Amino acid sequence: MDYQRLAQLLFPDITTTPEDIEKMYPPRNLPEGAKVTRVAPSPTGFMHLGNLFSAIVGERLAHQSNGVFFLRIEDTDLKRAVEGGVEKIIRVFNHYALNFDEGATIDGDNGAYGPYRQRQRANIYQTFAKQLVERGLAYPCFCTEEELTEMREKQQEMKINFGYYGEWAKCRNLTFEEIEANIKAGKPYVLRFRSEGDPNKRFLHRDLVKGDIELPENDQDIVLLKSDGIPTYHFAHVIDDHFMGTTHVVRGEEWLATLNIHLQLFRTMGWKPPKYVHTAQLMKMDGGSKRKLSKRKDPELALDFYNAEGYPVPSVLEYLMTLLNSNFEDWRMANPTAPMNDFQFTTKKMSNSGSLFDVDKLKDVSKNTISMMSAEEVYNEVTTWAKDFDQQLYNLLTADEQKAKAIFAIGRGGAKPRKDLAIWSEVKDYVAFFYEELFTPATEYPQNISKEDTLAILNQYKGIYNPADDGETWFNKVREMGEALGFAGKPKDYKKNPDQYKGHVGDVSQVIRLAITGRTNSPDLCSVMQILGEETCQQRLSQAIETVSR
RNA sequence: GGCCCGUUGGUCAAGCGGUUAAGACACCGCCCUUUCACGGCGGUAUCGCGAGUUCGAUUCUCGCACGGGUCACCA
Repeated sequence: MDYQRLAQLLFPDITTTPEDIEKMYPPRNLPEGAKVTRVAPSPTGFMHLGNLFSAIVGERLAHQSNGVFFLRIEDTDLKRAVEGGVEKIIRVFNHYALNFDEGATIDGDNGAYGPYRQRQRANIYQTFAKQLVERGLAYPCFCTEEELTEMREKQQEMKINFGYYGEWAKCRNLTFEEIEANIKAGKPYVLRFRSEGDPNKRFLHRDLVKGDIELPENDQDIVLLKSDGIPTYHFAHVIDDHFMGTTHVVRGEEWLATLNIHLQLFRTMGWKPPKYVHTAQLMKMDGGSKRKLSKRKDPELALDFYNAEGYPVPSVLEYLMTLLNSNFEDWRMANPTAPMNDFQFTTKKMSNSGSLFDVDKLKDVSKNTISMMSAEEVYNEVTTWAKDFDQQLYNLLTADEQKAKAIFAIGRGGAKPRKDLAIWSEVKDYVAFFYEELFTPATEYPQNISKEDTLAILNQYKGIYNPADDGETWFNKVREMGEALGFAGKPKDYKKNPDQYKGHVGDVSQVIRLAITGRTNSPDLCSVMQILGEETCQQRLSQAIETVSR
């Protein structure tokens, strides 16, 4: 077989040479130890936790080493592409504060190693495909889909390995004349790699997460170029990451199975492969067992979900980091206010088995994260969220900014900040009683206090209430009033001699709380009343008296 | 079915030949407390199974079981 002639037949239009391409992509000029990583999603428009999960790894690796973090769009499969998909990807990564130094942008490219959309690199792939044909390492395959399924079925029956390899590779030994005739007849074909691997031979590979693993050599004649001349993932990955200078490939462990193909391709091309970081899958509990999070069944896989629920960006990032690096939590406890990026991320501390995604834990992390924010920050975050997801809340909060900030300031700061909020969608309920539009007056008052006493508390309190009182003065007044009505001034006294009292000061304040907030629990009542203002408080007290009287 | 990876409490996990087997979440109890939230203290609960190596295995080796992944002109 004259491979030169075959290459010319297959790629008559390819005039560039591998050398031309090499010249276009000089090695990067980076400091020693700088890592180049990338995120390479297909533009399906669906962004999920897994994307974020490994993107964080890539981002940290690159930016911790003064390297480069770039975005490449893997749009080799037209079927997966969705209108606006690229834009969405970029928007989401932006939202999660993962900033690319280089790569695809919404309307183009940024960087010297592009183009960063694989479809635009067709010529590059074909140049090397042609070279492989010339070397006798690639050949056209005219097998139809039907033929391939038939083959697979037969293999299944025979209980041997599936795939296109060895003697099953029918098109492997087509003569030049046969190929030429097929092409002239207009038969579609793919370009396959002629594998010389022997699966009985193993080789050792060192993965940065998985450690040393033994892999069998690949003997599959995998598809390099699809019938439309666009490469498969395998071929594109090898070429792109070589020319783009990727030093560390971060991807899900589902790629481990095809790693032997990629390594084989790198060797064949004579290129140094990157280091690989195969991250463990995120799992979820389903029935009694763990399983990979699924796009179809699990709404919590989509990043949109967290957005809509109002999980703050740093909360999600912090949580994922706790899964990513087991020592992150300890570090966080020792450095509660430090920026997350001060943490030294390392692949050495990455778990090599899939972790269950735990919403409870996420919420706990989020509570802590939010509790460290200032009232100002909370206000800004909440309103930004509400603008998109809760117009009513947005209007309420922004109508009186000072009031909203005062609400968020209750119990904030200090050594033991309140931790009421885990997600922004909880805010509405949390602040409801501060706003007439959302306030629900109580209809039930405590059973353990007589109607007369309840009314007495309410009426008397109405008289002594002074909006200017500070917390201590306020509480002393309530206590004195309660004592006069037969309630213990201290809960302990009541507990010691329950028969001597009608109840204790807590019961008294509970009645007031119910009147003011409509609920049995609330943040510091005095602060609440200060925010509500005299008029509203008096009005609610009157309203309560009416309710109880009925 | 072949191949690859994995297996410490309900969950995330530390551990790397000798430990009372950390810590966090969740759960339970107590304390603090005008409610709630916070905080403090304590508790329940873990090394998948079987061999082997060893004076000694959660740690090393080998089987088994179980879980996961993958075997496309998808990435």
